Amino acid sequence: MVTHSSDFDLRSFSPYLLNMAAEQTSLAFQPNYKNRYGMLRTEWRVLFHVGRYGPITSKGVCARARIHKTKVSRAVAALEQKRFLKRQTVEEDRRNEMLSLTTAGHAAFQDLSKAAKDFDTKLMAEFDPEERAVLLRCLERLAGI
Amino acid sequence: MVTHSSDFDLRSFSPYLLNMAAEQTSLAFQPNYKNRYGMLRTEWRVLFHVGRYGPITSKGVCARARIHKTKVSRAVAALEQKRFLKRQTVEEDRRNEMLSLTTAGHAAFQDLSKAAKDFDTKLMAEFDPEERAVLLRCLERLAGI
DNA sequence: GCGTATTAGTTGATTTTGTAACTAACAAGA
DNA sequence: TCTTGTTAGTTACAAAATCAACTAATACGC
Repeated sequence: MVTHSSDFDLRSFSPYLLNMAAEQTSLAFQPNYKNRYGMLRTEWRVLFHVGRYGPITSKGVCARARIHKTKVSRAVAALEQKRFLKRQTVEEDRRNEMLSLTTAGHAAFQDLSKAAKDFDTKLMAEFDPEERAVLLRCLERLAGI
Repeated sequence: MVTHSSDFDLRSFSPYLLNMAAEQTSLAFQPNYKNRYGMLRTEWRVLFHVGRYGPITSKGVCARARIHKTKVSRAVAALEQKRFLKRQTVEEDRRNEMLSLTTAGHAAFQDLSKAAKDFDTKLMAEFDPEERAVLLRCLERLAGI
């Protein structure tokens, strides 16, 4: 019997599976930041990084979150406009801007962090501890973290 | 000690990890269909489904690949224009169009399937068989397959 | 048969992303 | 100090995704 490419199933192609899983879970979490705070995904990710690691520069967010600087720039502008975040130019080097959360931003950060934690717990409850450990380790490796 | 949300790290948030891993691996595979055949990701996915499960309708591709009909419609038009795919109206129900690959399309499909297979093998070589099995099972479940 | 509802697929308008070029601030050597 | 180079961040324009409205063909109840 000759093996030909039709034997190959996309369902076993990991980038495809990863995309499906990522899309599915992201979509399921989306209402939390979208409906309740009117944020986009990039905005929530930036908010998170500023809340968790701030005060931090845009460049710092880029590096940590691995988001391109143009996307971060726009997300910062949007978050600023929504009064979740404020910036302050660093006087020693006026090219840098320190980002930090406003009171409202911090509240959203706390709320969304909790939602994320809960969401993740629920998601991972489907698997037993060893599976979970393997999954996370594999994902970290594939993500290049 | 009080536990507060700052303890939460995005690196342990699975949707985030999944996105990073998906983005990373997809980007790494992209040159195969982009540079060599000038396809976009959706086009390659549609080509694959038509090659693997065709002749099939656009709607069939939507269902199998879980891609929205507008994206499929545009990908089909692009693949047709690039002479990788042809369509034929079904006379019994003229709303349906059966999609199938041209000779060039089939060649690209074979080639890309092999590339995908190889890519996946290399990617999965980093893990041992048990890990791989767990990873795939978890991903399938998360993807809702 | 006739009006209404569905279905397959397309198109157009809006939003979002990606790419590249740009500005402003600083650094460092001649 | 003047040129050249580098860095942080923004903006402009092109490519792509999303959403809603649309056309054409069929089905179904009357």
